[in-house]
Amino acid sequence: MLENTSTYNALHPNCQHCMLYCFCLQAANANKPQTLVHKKRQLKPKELLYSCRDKFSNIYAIKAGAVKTFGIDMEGKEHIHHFYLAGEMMGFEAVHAGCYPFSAISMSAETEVCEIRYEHLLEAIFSHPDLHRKILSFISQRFNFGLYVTAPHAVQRLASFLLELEQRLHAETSCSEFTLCMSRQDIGNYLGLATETVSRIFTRLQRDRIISVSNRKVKVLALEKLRWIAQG
Amino acid sequence: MLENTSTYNALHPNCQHCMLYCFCLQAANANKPQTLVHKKRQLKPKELLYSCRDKFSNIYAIKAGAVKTFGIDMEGKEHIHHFYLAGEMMGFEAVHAGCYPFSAISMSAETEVCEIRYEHLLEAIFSHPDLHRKILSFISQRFNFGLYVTAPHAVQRLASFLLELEQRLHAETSCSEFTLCMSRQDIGNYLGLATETVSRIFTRLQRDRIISVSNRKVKVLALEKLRWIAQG
DNA sequence: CGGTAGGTTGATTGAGATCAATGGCCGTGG
DNA sequence: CCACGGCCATTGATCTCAATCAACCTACCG
Repeated sequence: MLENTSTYNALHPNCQHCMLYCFCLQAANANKPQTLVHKKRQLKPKELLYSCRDKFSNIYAIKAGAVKTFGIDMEGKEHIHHFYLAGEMMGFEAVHAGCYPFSAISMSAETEVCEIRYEHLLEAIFSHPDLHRKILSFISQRFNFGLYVTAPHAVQRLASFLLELEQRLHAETSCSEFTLCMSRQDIGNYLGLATETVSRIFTRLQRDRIISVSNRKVKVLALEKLRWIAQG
Repeated sequence: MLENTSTYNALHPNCQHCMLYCFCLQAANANKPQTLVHKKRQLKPKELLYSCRDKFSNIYAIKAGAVKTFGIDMEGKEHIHHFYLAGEMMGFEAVHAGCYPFSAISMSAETEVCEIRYEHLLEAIFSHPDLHRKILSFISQRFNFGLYVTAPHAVQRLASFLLELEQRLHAETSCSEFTLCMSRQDIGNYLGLATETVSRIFTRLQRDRIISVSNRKVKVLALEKLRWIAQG
């Protein structure tokens, strides 16, 4: 039970972008036992957070790293549902059915998540109207992600994807450089494109001096052009 | 102010599938002034419910008919975001930004919506824990809609779309017959397909005795086959 | 070292976009 | 009443973009 530590370090730098930061900080300052975060989990790359059809009981806040949710179709092929990045929360899509509709695995060496019992979260919401607004706001934002996956051209999808990623990674550095946390195959899968197509488009965008790519390092060289491409 | 009638007829047959039914019924029985539904609106086909970028203040419950949300791109082409059917609620995607990210128009001759102030809804949620669960559950369900729009083959997308529609129209008749509330163009737009492709696939599915189509009337003849196709 | 996973590049193929023409339906107006 | 135009749907012909198949390269790891 020591895991549910009463001295949860809400001041960890990775927490600063978390939606629950204020809440945790408040609890920590008041020396209240931490009731919201049930436990923290450190995940190795490709380590499963939960499986498709597991009974739903937890929401997870990604403290560091990244997590992807996916399902396996009848032919054994993977279908990616969403990527969750540091500072985001995941698990809400399981509320309705009472079980997780997808499996979730870590995509990074330093993934760390805070496990939050959904029931506790509901209680917390009742005593913290602010938290309620924040959570609804966050959920609302999710509806506006990935709207480009049906764009008519592959390059539009990829450009939009990169722009969204850059936003969500809230590039502290403002220099428009970031590291993809997923493989080309994952990107293609998410965007409804073949791996080879993703690779070719990266090459083309680089040739045209719109981005530079080296492995998973991406740098946006011409933001406006990229936006233009994303729009078609 | 008579619009905010205190004798809102919660017993209207169209209300029975509404998420807020119990809540409204309760309020009606207690002879409480109806605080949740701010006003009701009757919409003609193609009548605008709200415009993209309008300030967000209302959630809408679709009492009858159907509504689509869409945006217009730089070339003037329409991009459909979602279809909302009778019994569903819409507007949550605007919470985060504080304005509607899409325009919403009626798709049916008998569209009727209940306008609910978001602030009132938040208040109501606080006094009705049940309502809170229901709303989060509904929002959660939304995340599981439209997951098929990146399926590799057009026929998979359309099959999945039809299956989802049939579910959501909660076919009272269980005879798997329903009426599409949208044009072929809307379907194609939503699924990332050309109108002609949608039409051709309908024809093929009919030829193969999997569905029968006549204008916007669709009847599922071979549910299992359709499911099989949807999976690939 | 060799093995494997991830990534790139080229050649070929195919599904669906696009272009074009036609027919049905409906509301409008002569 | 019918004629007309607009919208929607269907069908055919052609073209194009991205999938597929295949080879190769690189980095990483036991």
